[in-house]
Amino acid sequence: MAAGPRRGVPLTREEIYAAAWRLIDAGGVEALSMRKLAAELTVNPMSLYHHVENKTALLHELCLRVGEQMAPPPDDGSPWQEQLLALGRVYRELAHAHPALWRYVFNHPEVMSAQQGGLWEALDRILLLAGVPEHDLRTIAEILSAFVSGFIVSEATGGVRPDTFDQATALLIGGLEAHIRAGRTSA
Amino acid sequence: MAAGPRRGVPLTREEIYAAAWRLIDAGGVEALSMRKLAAELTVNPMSLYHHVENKTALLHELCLRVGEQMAPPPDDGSPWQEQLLALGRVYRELAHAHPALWRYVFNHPEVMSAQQGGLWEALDRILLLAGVPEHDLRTIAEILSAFVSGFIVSEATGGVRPDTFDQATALLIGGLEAHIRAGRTSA
DNA sequence: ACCTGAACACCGTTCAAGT
DNA sequence: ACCTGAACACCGTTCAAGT
Repeated sequence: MAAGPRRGVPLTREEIYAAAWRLIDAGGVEALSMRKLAAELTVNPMSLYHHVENKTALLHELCLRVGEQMAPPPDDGSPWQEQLLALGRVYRELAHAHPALWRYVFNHPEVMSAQQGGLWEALDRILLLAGVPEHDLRTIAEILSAFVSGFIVSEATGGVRPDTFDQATALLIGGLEAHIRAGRTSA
Repeated sequence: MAAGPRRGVPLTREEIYAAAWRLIDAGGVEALSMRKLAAELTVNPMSLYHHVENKTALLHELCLRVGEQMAPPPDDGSPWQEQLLALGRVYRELAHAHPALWRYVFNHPEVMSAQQGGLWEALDRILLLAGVPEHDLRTIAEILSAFVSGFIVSEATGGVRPDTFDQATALLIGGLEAHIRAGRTSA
């Protein structure tokens, strides 16, 4: 009875992640339990612990994998405003593809920073291109990131009407332009 | 033994809310359990259900009570930019006083809209004063609200450096000014 | 009216035992 | 090496019984 209901087929990490994914996309992070996950795989709950440290490690790993799908667009020579909008859209599309997991990431910043490494470089590049002075580059980048990720979570939870993302981005770009102009005249 | 460990003193809703509050402020929403709450009140867990429908109703009510503490500043005749900043600060201070509960609210928009009724009127008033055309008043208000509440949650979870709130607000104000200017010239 | 204990259907996780 | 069952310490909630 050792092979049990799974007839000797060895359980793999990939299978586990895929099943966890399914559960989360269907019912949110709160629908994921180790026991349901095991049932989904027709396996004893305890077998999971041979492939995964624990539930939070599993969630963490899942978030990292989503993050890896993020491909920030390269510099195509277009104006910074367009590139910023394009970057925002990449971010947003991935979030909308996995809203439940994204909400989890937003509420667990230690995961967020590990997950979204690639975005920061792209954001910095675009802000420098826009003429943001280096001394507030980091602050501006953090502010924009907080605004945009907060907006996207709001979209996912229904706190904001659909199809307002471009307008929201336009507002930020307008603010950035004013900020840069002000920095230039005072220098 | 009916009076049990609480010696006949009748349990009140107020006591329950206060204790729940304490647990949440100490350890986050995830630290609140009906059983720990009962222990805190030296009462049988089941006694709580005589005063509260269930756990989510309790949380909901708690959120509404925090929201009621929000007093949007009245129109003092100062420029809209200052009034918008003042409004943001009121919102932010309350959120920082109860960060755990706020995170919960942000992730449960049905609670959010019930809780933050007073803010919307103030926001609408300020945006009209600023000259935002009525046809995008609602959209702009939603966008600003999503940005600001997202930023505040980011502050609470450590995703953004402290003392950047005024800078963040300035960015939004700059964007709004540009938006209004654009609307005026196109009209 | 208010409180209680026992019970049910869940959790995550540990540990000793099985193949 | 991989899997398992029994067990522990938790959850929220229902329900019949107590005062």
